[in-house]
Amino acid sequence: MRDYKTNKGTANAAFCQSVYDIVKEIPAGKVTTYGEIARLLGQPQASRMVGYALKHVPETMMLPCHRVVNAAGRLVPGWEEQRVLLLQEGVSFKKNGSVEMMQCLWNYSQLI
DNA sequence: CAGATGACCGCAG
DNA sequence: TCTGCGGCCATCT
Repeated sequence: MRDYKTNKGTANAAFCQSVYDIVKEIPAGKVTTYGEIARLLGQPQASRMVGYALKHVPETMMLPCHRVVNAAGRLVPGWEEQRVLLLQEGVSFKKNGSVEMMQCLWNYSQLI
């Protein structure tokens, strides 16, 4: 009972803010994984929280959350539009519906 | 408080 | 790359 809300109210604001900041910097035609983002934040165990944060993110932020996929290259279940958005940006897809991570996976090495 | 859920990850086959 | 199993953690019921 309201004991699960002992924190500020929602998940660490700093964590969510960092996630938004990273996702916002992802270039078109590239994709990244939840674990990679969590790892960049120094919390590889919070991979699930990244997905949770993106699901609760307000659309007013207009974040390219469709460029974030899981480690298997699988897209968001129930969000068929994501595949179309990535396809329009030039992201390659497998015949089974997975993303060509080996080719489109983005990381800071390319940004530098 | 306990149990179940989920836009996940890593490992093994 | 795919499937199955266990583990992590905030949120929901």
